[in-house]
Amino acid sequence: MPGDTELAASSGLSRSSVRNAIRQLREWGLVRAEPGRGTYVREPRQRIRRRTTERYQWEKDRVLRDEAERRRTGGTEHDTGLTVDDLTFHAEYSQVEADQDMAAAFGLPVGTLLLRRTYWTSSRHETAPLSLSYSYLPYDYVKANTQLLSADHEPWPGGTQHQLFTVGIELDRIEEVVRARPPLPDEAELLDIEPGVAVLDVRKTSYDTTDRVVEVADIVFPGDRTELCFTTTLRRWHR
Amino acid sequence: MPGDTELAASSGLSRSSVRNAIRQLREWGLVRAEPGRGTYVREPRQRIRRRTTERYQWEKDRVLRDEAERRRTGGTEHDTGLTVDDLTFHAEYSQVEADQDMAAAFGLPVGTLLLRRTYWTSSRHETAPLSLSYSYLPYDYVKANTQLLSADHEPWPGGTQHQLFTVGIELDRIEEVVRARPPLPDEAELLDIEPGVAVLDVRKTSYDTTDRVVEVADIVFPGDRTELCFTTTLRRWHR
DNA sequence: GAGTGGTCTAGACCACTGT
DNA sequence: CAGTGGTCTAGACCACTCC
Repeated sequence: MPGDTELAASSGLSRSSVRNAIRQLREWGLVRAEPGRGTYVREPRQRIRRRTTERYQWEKDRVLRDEAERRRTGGTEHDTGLTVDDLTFHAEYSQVEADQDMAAAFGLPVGTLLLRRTYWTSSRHETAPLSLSYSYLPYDYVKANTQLLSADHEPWPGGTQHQLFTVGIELDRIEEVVRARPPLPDEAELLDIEPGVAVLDVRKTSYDTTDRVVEVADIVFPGDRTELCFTTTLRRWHR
Repeated sequence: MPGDTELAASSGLSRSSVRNAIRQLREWGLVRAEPGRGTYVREPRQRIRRRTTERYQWEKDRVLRDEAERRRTGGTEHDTGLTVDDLTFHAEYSQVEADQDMAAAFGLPVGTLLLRRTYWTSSRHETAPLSLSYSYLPYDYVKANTQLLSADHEPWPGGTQHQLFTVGIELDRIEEVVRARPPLPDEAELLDIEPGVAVLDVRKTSYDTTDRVVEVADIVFPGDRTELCFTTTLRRWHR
């Protein structure tokens, strides 16, 4: 795209006005500005459609399969249709104490020890991650399996549901709360979105079969290239 | 809040810089600017949580109840906990021909006659609607019941699922695709959000028990005060 | 009429990129 | 080095609201 000084000259507007107009294009994710280089029209990016409802059931069914099969594909591949080789995966583990927000989410006291896991998954063709994920598990629930306590075994074949299975936990349901908000500065950088492009922020809460909250995750998606898909199946009236 | 000229003077910054800073506050929905009057800190608004999964099953169950009971509450009340008296309801009906997008969504030819219904629902305490909804039904599917063809009978006790019931349609499932995007200028005005605050845009597709798409709706929510809540219930491993 | 937010101009300096 | 986008200043006019 022509530089803003050039556009200002050719349009007869001031540079500020031109920059203001360009800002609108950026908010729609149509154009990317790279300091020192120029402003570029974005490839009309395919929105990644994340099929949440089916994904979780699929993950659960997969838990009982053997490891070779679990290893073949992960959740993100299931969503995107990409193969394992197309994806870069990054995981980081740490331990934190529950703040007020997390304590309330788990229904546990403030200060409870939590395992905090940070994930990001990227397509090898795009530099920016498809999502950032911050997952929390109460340390006590998972400490019985020491392999769950460090990132050494990531990506874990079968995902979180299988990890929980190894410590005797079966999920009953998953609640997801979807919000839209402007990105924090570091999120904007990690996800490679222009400031002004919103993110989709999903608070995912997993309940086990005893109705206990066993995982809380905050997942952040770039708003300009993500679609979240939910299916509600209704009970029949008569049979 | 102090006016921008006053802030500029007291902070030693230029007015442009101050206005730029204020713009950030607006993107977070923390502050509202009213031309000619001033800039005001927003009441920390309760986010409306829309419990989608439960709502649709609840609506379906309600279809078979008698009219008095159906009349008592609607879907929005179910979500928000507000009573019928707290809500203002607006409906508008028209007929349109399916454009390419709608034709694809229904799997019908371009030009098929559709009933287009525009809804907005507001809380009586806030001027701005909680959501804008554009619902489309193939005219042929509903023409058997002439009461469905005009807005005279809105709000219809029992909602869309009951309307469809009157022409022999039972829903099997509802798919919802959630996106975030900047508001169009008229949406920003209707929803009373600052430009820069994203909207949540839900494309809702309803399938009947013969796997036919019978309703497509686009629902727009203000991103700074809406939460969409979805529950995925998983099948048990053993019983 | 005074003050507000919205819009615009003209010009400046900076850090960064490419060659 | 020249050119880019990012940031900032100082000043202008407008439509609007409120008194």
